[in-house]
Amino acid sequence: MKELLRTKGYKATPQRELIFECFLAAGRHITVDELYQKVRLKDSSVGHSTVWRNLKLICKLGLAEEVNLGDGLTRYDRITPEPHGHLYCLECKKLVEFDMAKLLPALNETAQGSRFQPVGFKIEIQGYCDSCGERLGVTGENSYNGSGTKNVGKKERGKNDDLS
Amino acid sequence: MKELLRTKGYKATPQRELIFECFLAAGRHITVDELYQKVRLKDSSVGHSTVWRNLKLICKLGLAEEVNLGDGLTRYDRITPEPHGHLYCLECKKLVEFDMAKLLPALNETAQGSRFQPVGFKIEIQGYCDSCGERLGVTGENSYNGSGTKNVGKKERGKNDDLS
DNA sequence: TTGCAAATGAATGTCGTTTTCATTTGGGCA
DNA sequence: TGCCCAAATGAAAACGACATTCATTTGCAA
Ligand SMILES: [Mn+2]
Ligand SMILES: [Mn+2]
Ligand SMILES: [Zn+2]
Ligand SMILES: [Zn+2]
Repeated sequence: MKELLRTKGYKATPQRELIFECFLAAGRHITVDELYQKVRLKDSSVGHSTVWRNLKLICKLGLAEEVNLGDGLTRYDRITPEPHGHLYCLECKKLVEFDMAKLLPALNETAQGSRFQPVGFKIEIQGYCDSCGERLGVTGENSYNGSGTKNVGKKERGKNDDLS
Repeated sequence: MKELLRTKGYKATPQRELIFECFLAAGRHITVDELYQKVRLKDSSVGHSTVWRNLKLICKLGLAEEVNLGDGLTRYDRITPEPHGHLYCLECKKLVEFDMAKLLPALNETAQGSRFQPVGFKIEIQGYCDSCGERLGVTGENSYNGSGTKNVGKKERGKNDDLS
């Protein structure tokens, strides 16, 4: 790690090393605050902005990327050897990954059909996981949805005055 | 429109009718502020929060849905008869839609493979549009990308102190 | 060692979203 | 047609995540 940092021209500070270490050890889709908490278990003097900045650096170094599930929180996802998409359970908020290799040909074709030169693909499938679907009795045909999704699962900041 | 509103139990106020009208007349992917501006051309007394609340209502009524391109702005997209995905040009920020019907079988299969009951799909292809790709000399194989995308195009609020 | 650009951390700024609350008003009803 | 009141409105404020500022510290090349 020290290596990578120095060869890329960044200083290997103890805070930075700790943050990188905690990030790599943590699960996927971690938020700034979640990582901040983890880091502080090891060194409570590390600042929030340092964690934020280093998470940005981790992305810049190609080790992670930001993910937006539309819930108002930016999550940082470790880059995987193969591109993957996300399955998001609307009930329990569980996030499962899936390999999107099989979909790539069709996606590239789609892009070319619109004369677009694709660089990245983001696929999110919202629905219900096994247990939630069963518990809620979600049988089959729920589907359909305008542009293909709904921005459900937003963190519910509070109530709407009206339109409850 | 008055009909729909009343049958659903909502009052048909002039502001509400104007907002609905402007939204339906406007292009896709409009932001609260953009719609607010359009509305004020017709009635400058309408408040910002009223536009915001009615946009939420429009979604609740199933006429639109929120779209997050990861640029920190929520856009409201008219629901289309067939689900569609988005092609997003990283250079000029142009947003083009594509019919995702052809991809649905593979997507449903993917979901079932993880025992998920799909409800909605969100597909975003980031890359370069025809003209930008040409101008920038983006030939072909750029691709690959961890979970399938990058959160590029964020509105660049300023610079980063470091990690410029 | 020394010098200095890079990095850090606390505080502060930014800005889109959401709520509060006093006031107005749509529309069911007498 | 007037009344009444829950729903709706609008201005202002609250909220909260992201981002920056700046004084101070520190990695590390020379
Ligand atoms: Mn769209
Ligand atoms: Mn992931
Ligand atoms: Zn679930
Ligand atoms: Zn373009």
